[in-house]
Amino acid sequence: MTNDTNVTQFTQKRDCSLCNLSEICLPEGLTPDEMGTLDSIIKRRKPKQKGEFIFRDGDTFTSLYAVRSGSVKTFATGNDGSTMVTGFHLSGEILGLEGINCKQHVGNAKALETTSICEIPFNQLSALGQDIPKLQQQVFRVLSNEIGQEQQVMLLLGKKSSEERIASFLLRLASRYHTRGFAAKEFNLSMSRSDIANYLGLAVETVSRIFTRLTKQGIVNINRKLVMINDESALRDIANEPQPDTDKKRTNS
Amino acid sequence: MTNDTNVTQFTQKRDCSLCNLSEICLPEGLTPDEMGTLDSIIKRRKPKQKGEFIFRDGDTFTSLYAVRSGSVKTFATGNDGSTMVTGFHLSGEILGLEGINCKQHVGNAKALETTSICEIPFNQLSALGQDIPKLQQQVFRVLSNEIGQEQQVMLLLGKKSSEERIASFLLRLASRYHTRGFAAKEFNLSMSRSDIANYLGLAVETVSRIFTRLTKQGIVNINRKLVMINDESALRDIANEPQPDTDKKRTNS
DNA sequence: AATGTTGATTGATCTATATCAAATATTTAT
DNA sequence: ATAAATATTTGATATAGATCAATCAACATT
Repeated sequence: MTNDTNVTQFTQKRDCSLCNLSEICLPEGLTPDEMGTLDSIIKRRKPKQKGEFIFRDGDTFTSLYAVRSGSVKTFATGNDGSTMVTGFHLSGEILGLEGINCKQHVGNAKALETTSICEIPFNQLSALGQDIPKLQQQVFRVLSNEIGQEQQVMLLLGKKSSEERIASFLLRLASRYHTRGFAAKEFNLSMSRSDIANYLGLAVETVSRIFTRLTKQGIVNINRKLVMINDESALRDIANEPQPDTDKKRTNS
Repeated sequence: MTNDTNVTQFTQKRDCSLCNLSEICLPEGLTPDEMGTLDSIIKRRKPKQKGEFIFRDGDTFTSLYAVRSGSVKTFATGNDGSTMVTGFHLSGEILGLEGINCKQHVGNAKALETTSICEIPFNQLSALGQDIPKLQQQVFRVLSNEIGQEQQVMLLLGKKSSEERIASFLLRLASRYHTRGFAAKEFNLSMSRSDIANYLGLAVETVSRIFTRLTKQGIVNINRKLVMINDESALRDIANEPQPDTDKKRTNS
């Protein structure tokens, strides 16, 4: 269970009153008034330290969580004790959607670094959705988006080679580091190699090997936690993903 | 695009006025009145023949689809022309949730056999959700459930051996054939071996081999399309899934 | 600074599963 | 019914990536 009940006890980052929610949930525009109402139900929490849990498997589901800064991993614990990373969540992303269905969280969420989190009580959000159709639509959209994201990962796990997986992973991460505008050319891996390996269904050694290989080829530059993407186009080729220019060409060779 | 605009042109199965929706969406109970309103927005369609599309990648998203009888596969078409099965949908299940987010379907859905489908215009459903909180909650729940399901598949694809995948697949299928009550001991595989292989991230040959192996071991009996599960417990062992009695034992060896 | 601990890299094998190839079986078309 | 096309099974071989093992680098503790 989350053990901090002290809300708004710190003052930093107050500026962003919507906890980055505006970036995820509200692009289609609510009135300032509606924004205010939404804002009023969102709780700021004391930042989580590296390794701290946001929620645990089996916790009663009450809220969604929005990552303001930092990053989070979600993972399931198999019946045989094994742990399996199901996702990484960066600044501006939403957490805990799996819990809506069964009223308790299925899976754990843990901070990968010092991480600022907002809590959005789901009952209140849902009630608010009754009054503000736009908001309800946005919540639907966030859920649907998650489904789409996961299908992408299924594809990745089901049919892609280890190299393709790593390339996809890096590209996706880069694009998520700059949601708006362009993908980051340089960013930090907040998660360990073994987290990455686990998430991608690979062995740590394989991840490491491919990181060094791609670095030697000059396509990226991965040093410890720092990733720099030198040749995005080449990386996309490896990932078998279309070039952003080649956009919607479908019926080609 | 779906090309049949003739609604309610046939009379069979009229009895089930909610298109099985009651099983998925409404266990928590709406008033008969609310049920009626919901019913009024649902459109019955002419049954789809084997191979017919329910929707295609890129189609504008207008509706969710509920499978009344028969079965459907959903699949994505990669930029390289490859096709990847993302799911199977049996009677009583809902289709098209991925479309909510981007207003167009991402992926295709095709009938695996003669299949009866209901169409639920999403705008109307969403509007109805504004008035009926219970309904809105249920839609949230369906979406969240889909997320949970997909995480299960991610686990399967990421960490399980071919034998574990097949065993899991069969168990899940069996349990879905009898949503209420017990899992079916016997059922029909409406999808081809290669669909199964594709879905599970395996080669057709591997699927075939494991089917025959499991049959020789007497655990199941798979003949052509007919599956009979003789030893569910053994199958669960192979799948590394907890026995239904061993229910929620977590802190054991 | 020295020492221990944990995480990352690199190399050497081994194996599960893909791939290739061919034989049956089943469905569809003529 | 017969033939052609397609799907499934079975066997032989190849290989991507896991596993095992050792070293190396980073960080924490005394």
